[in-house]
Amino acid sequence: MGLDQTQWSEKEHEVVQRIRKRVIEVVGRNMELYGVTLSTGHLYGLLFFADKPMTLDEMGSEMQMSKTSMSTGVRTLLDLNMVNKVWEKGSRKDLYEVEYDWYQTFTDYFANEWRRAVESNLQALRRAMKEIDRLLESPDTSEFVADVLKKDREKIRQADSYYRWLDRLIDTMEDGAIFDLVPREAE
Amino acid sequence: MGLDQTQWSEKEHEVVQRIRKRVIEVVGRNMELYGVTLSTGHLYGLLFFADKPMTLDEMGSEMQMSKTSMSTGVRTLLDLNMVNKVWEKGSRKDLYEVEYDWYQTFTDYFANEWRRAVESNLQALRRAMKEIDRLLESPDTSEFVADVLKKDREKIRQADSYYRWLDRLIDTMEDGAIFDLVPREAE
DNA sequence: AACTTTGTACAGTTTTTTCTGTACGAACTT
DNA sequence: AAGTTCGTACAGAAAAAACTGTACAAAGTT
Repeated sequence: MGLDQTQWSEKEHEVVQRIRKRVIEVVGRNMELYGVTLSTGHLYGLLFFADKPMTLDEMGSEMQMSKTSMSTGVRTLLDLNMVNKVWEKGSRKDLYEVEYDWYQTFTDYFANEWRRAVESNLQALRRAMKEIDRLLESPDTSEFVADVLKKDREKIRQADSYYRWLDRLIDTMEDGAIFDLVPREAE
Repeated sequence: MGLDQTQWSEKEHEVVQRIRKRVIEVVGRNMELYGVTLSTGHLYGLLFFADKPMTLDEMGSEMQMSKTSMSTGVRTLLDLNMVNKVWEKGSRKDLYEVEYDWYQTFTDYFANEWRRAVESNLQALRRAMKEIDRLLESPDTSEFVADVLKKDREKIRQADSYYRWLDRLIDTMEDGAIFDLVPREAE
């Protein structure tokens, strides 16, 4: 697994691999929560245990998959800030390693993915709210429709309130305040 | 959309639908973050604006999809606690309505989905850690392998620390303490 | 300048997921 | 008891996603 195998026997290698494989399996599977494929999750696991940054070719050979897949997998992980591109003198190839700070990984995920969703939802809700208000003020709007609109408006208002809260929660992730609220443990 | 259309004109209906549709579109799309299909997201949006609990048949007719799909979609949303089954006297059909408390929806999601992932990851990490310790104590383990194992162990220890933190964060969602830490707004 | 090596775009294939129609058991009605 | 109605299991069709091989541009080497 990216290790210089001349220094250890096949048997020793097997033992270490067995342990790693089980962890990779579980971690990879649960990474579907982050919206990544099982295979991308495995790729992450592979990089997690790699003792040095890996190239696309190395990953492909370890995963028994095409370099193209490694390329797209790595890009997905890069987009999620779960993997970093690493520069190494003398190598023409791109090298990648996992972001080992999982606290960072988690908060980045929220700061990016969830923020995007919250913003777009808020925007849609506000546009709708504005349009409803416009209709409610219009004399052409019948009493009956006005009642319907008011109900919709109230629902939207509640959703808006929730999203504002979520936005603030994401703020605490982004600026690290979450770690004051829910402290990391003493190491 | 589940409304008694005798009370309003086609034109009025159109206007309301146009507003709703745009919100449903966006909310549905962003629900992919919760790991649900776009169409299930739309179903949720439909129920969100419904002015009364809906039956599978009504959903199917609104969504122009089979009742079977509604059945599975609703079950997905039920599993996520995003939709509730509602009892209504005199109706033999099952009725469903969205959970309008989105704070609850969000925290439930974490309490369920993320907790499951955290627990299974923690278990896997701890098993691996135990096995590594066992090997490290064994006299058969070469110096070289021991070094590799120690590196793995340290990585696992860090991940374990992160998951314990995440577990505590999820606790705050589950018991509502998160709303003391990041308060809801005054309504 | 010709030749390698590297990463990725893209088209086509394979695999997976989603969706539908049929069938059937459960529960209610007559 | 026969007849409805309802929800869902299941098999197959349709759609979407993942994966691969080829091709090529960019950048380095000779």
